[in-house]
Amino acid sequence: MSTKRPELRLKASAPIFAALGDETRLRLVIFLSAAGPSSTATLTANVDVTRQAVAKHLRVMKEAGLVSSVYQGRDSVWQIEPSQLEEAQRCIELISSRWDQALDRLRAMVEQE
Amino acid sequence: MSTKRPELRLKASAPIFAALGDETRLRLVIFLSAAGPSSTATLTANVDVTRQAVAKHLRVMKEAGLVSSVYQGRDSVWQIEPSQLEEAQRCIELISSRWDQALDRLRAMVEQE
DNA sequence: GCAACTGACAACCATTTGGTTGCACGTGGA
DNA sequence: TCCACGTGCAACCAAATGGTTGTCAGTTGC
Repeated sequence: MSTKRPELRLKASAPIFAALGDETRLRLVIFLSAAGPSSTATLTANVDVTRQAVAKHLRVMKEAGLVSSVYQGRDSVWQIEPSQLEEAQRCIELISSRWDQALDRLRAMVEQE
Repeated sequence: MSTKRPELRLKASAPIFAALGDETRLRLVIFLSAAGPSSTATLTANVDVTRQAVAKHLRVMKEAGLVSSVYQGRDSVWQIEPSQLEEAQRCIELISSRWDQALDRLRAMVEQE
């Protein structure tokens, strides 16, 4: 089976969560999700940090695969990469479902005694 | 409507993502999800850092509301708090859905021209 | 062509973070 | 009762992080 070792996928998931785990970055993603593809300058206008700080955050998210960029003339346009969001979602679902199963087992053991 | 200002909820979501955004912590959550409620010592036996480091991570996750602990004799037993996982999930879903809408709008604009 | 705009890169700084060791305290079993 | 075990707290440290300012290079428009 291809999902034999969930650990490996989850290990890869940590950077995605980390990328979402900063308030400024989360705000950038929110803005991107509402406004669609946007340039660094546009994004900078919507948060209260410098252009350079925004660029750093975008790079972090790009490395996590959360966003991608294309050049349009002199400005780079950023957009969300939904596949990594789905990956994070799957990860959470896996944890939740396994947790439910674990509690069921626990309950069964208690009843058995 | 009660969901008027998603920004506020999303601001609160950042710590949850941050709590999941560390490999050791993610591993702890994975273990908890598979094994059910576990003591600090049991958790320590399943990662390769010291007990104190594990305790720190658990505290971080507790403050994010991801896990909770109860005392059972001399050891504290930890378990997952599913509500915060759901919160994170809702957050991701919101981003995804808004992103889809944004792309639809963009597509409509392009077609209109 | 030149000034204004946009972005990349580098240096630097303060704070946070992930980890360690050491110590003290409470609990439980022999 | 006493010793081993499990936990919490504090001090400490190196590395990463989030932010800044400054400088340089490529685009755009007047």
